[in-house]
Amino acid sequence: MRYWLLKSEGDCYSIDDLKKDKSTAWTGIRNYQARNYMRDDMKKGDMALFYHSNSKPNGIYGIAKITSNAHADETQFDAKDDHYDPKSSKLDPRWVCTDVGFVKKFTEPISLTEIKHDPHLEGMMVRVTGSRLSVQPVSEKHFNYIVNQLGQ
DNA sequence: GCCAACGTTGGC
DNA sequence: GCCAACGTTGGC
Repeated sequence: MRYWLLKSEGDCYSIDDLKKDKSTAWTGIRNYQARNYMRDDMKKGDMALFYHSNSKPNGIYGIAKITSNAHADETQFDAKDDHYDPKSSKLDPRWVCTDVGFVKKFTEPISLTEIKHDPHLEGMMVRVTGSRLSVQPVSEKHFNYIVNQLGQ
């Protein structure tokens, strides 16, 4: 079982949206490294931290769970969708997504500032400025610390 | 295969 | 809203 951090722009798809939807297909990932993580390593039953970027504050707003293995991201075939990819084909889909379910929203977000200053979280990928990866692996130690010690 | 130009991300 | 850093594209 693995742990992840999923980034979303807060005003694009927030933890509140996920709470309302209960479950959603995590579509729109158009970065190969992120895709490879989803396709190869992300499995049904994995857990994820839900991170808001471009928000006040930026940080971890709650917990989600991975509820399916990777499957084709349907938005890549839809010419009207922002994430349409004309170079992808149904026979050989370039982009995948997994399904993600709501678990919990923290009463207070754990801000990026807090994450950066907590010595327990040294080595977390999201701490590195300029890390644009929107699907990141998180160590079990970091995940448990955030969920059990910081999150409420 | 290199690398300049471009578009996007994301912290501030 | 700005802009630095990053990833991708495409000409050569």
